[in-house]
Amino acid sequence: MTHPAPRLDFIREKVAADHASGRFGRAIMTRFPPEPNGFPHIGHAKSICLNFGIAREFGGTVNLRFDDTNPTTEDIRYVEAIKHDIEWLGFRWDRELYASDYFEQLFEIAVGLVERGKAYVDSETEAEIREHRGTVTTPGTPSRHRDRSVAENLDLLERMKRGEFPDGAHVLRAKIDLAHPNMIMRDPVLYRIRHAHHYRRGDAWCLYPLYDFAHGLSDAIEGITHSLCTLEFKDNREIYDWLVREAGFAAPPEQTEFARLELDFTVVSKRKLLRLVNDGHVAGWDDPRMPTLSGIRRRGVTAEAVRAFAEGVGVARSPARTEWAAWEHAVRDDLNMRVPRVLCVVNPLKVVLTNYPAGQVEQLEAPYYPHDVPKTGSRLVPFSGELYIDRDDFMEDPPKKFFRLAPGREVRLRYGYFITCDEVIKNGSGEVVELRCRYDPATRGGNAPDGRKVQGTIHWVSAAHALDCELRLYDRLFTVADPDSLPDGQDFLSVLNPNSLEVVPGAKVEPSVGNDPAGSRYQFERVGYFVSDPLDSRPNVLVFNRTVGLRDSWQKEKTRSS
RNA sequence: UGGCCCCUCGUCCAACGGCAGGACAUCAGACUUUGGAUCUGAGAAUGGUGGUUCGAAUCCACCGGGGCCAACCA
Repeated sequence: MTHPAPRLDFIREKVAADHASGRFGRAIMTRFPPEPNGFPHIGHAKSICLNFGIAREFGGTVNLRFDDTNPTTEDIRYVEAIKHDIEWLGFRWDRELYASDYFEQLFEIAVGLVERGKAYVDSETEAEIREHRGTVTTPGTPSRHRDRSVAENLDLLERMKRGEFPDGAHVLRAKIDLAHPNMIMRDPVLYRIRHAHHYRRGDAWCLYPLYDFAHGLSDAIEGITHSLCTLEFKDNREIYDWLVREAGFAAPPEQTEFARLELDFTVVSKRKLLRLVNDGHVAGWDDPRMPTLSGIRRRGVTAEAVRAFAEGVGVARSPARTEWAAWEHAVRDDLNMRVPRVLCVVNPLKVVLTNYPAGQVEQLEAPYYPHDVPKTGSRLVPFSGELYIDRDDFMEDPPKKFFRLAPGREVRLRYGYFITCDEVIKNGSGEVVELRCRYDPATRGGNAPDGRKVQGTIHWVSAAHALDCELRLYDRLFTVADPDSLPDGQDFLSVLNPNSLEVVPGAKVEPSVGNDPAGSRYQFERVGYFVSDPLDSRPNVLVFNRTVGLRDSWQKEKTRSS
């Protein structure tokens, strides 16, 4: 029995070739290198799946390395969140490492560079350095300190490390080429002085390496074989290669770039996500509208769905955004096979069954799963002469294709009886407040002995038995597909969706869910997938988050005809 | 504007000089005690112009479009 060869993406092809040829002389080793300055989001999930997946597939290992080189923006809180989210996603790392643990080794490499005339201490101001770097069309000009002697550079570097100078007094720069067409190569800054407390190294250092210096060298120190990153680091590869070569690493890691994951109607820039949190546009990093893994999780999405989505999007080199529908499909596809169906009425409309025996209550057996989901189980749902149905399921003057309840129409109550609407009761302002209906006792369970059919089946709850609950109906956070590219510098906050959260305080859910633990997932039949809020939902204060609505061809029909 | 990268159905990804395929989306139908799910079918693409070649989505050139780079961020 042979399996069709899985189609490899361009990165896996490369890894497979290197693995087969033994190019590195060591096992495949990848790494996931987050900076602990924010919560991981759906874009990180793609990178995590790639790096951890490749290590697993090729019998290699994967390092979780925090690129913690900027103490002023980083926090231990974020490293905990990152670790938690990776585990939640279903991956585990072989080694937990920190770039800050390499500070001593990195510094020795810097000293070596200085000794060989490949780096120098620059004492120009930040503004001067920027100005002297030139522009993309004009070459830069050398700093007046560029030709300091090795001895002077060494002395200065050592004193920088000892803390003799204030922030910004000096930096260490690589000595490459101020006229280089790649701006990254115009004598990049390697170290800056920061008298700041590091959450890991305390006050041991006041000299911190920059990304370009720390990242590639950290990869090389660890023996990484394949260093995978996103497209915007393409230009940085040149300094990466320059540094590992200068540092003398044999069989150094190879950097390969791929397009990051971007999703319609959301943003994945940590800067923007931080702003949403800090400015209070969302309730926090784990707000269910956020594309963070913690937000997605609280929204009710499973790790399996996130992985399926990340894998489904693919790995390529062309910058791309994925449609929202692809995301919703991954979420529904997973939940469909996983969660029990229960009944919940969003906007209750009272229905009185005029011919139902007064005071009678029946317990109707209702399966948790439909015929096409291979799971079993059922519960009893109370039925009585006073019910609630959803307001959307009744129209006084229905259009032709409306299959639900209307005056004189008969519908099936899911798992219950056929009912026919006889009378519509309105209040003083003409608003429908109650329906008087007749039920057919012969249709118990939902089938008519005489074989007659009904067009529609609607959900319902027994008024006396239903539990009150709050529904949080989440929708996309932005009103436009690409909040990252707005006309003439318009701020992304201006396209926030004001209706991204609708709180429905008075919904009615069947009593069977009353004691389920917080975090339980359901499909509310004909409405959508919901999860009881892990933080706010309690037995007598039920709160449900809408993970995603059901596909709705009636909605489609309505918009088509209007 | 200098350098680099990218461009295949509406969207995302394949096809690696030899029949342009899959997924999502869309449309039509079947089935249905969820207007859900499932099943069947359909429509839908190689940015443009030249060149190389028996043969080009694939190689080359130019044009067009998009992206990244001028933090002591990553």
